[in-house]
Amino acid sequence: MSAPALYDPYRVCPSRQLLDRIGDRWTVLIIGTLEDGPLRFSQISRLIDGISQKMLTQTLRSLEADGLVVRTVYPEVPPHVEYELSALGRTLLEPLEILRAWAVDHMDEVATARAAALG
Amino acid sequence: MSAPALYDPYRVCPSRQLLDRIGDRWTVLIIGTLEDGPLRFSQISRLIDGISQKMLTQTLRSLEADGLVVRTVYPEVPPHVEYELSALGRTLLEPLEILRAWAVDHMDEVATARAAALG
DNA sequence: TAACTCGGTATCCTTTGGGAAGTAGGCACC
DNA sequence: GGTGCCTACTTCCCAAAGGATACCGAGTTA
Repeated sequence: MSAPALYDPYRVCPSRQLLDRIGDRWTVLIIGTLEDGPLRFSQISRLIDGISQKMLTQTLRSLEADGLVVRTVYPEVPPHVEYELSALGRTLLEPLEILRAWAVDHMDEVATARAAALG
Repeated sequence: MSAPALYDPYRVCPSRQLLDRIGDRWTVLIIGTLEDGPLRFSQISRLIDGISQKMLTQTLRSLEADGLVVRTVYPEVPPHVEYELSALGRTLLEPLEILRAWAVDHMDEVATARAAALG
């Protein structure tokens, strides 16, 4: 910890709040789906296994409030809403891609360790 | 990975489970504190603002089960337990450091957006 | 003998999250 | 003209996760 006293992620401060946000169960996955361009609500919902409509709405709303995602409503019937990453949101893609790559690379080791721990 | 059909983080599969684990509120912070070497339970507890004993115990236990952290008990009184990153756990440091750097670099922008959203 | 040490459990209670169902509102079909 | 369909939510209710607090064991110190 080359520890900045002002911006210490381990303490209550803006950067810690930001880590808490990213540490959200769905945030990483939602941002990942938006990597290749804007998607509609129902498309994101279909892409991510197990997310409820409620949590998708809720997470998208706070991503919008944080300026990471842009929400565009097309006044049509039936409703048409698109979500896409803002410039700021796109800066998150690389760190998350690295994390995703780590997960894919090492999941076998973790699965083995987990199985051994149960035995 | 050229086989997204098999190892798709957005679907139920080992890599998704792993992202869920990393996406845990405390995992990232705990691993970060262990960056510079082994720490005792109470040291980690003091370093991370707001973590309860229960969650620290619980998270450390599953990190141990996943082979990311090694738990060493010294049979002394009062109890002495040390936690340190395994080789596998240390491979997570770089991805997490990148994430932490992103959080520190961009928190001002997010704070601004959040304030604007409230106004 | 009482208090202090550390790394936890046990208990209770609040907060959060998920599933299912309801809402809006204009359009197509019968 | 009434019924049903479309999407993007919203609401309700219950289960699960999480936080606060109390308590523990056992040797060592006051």
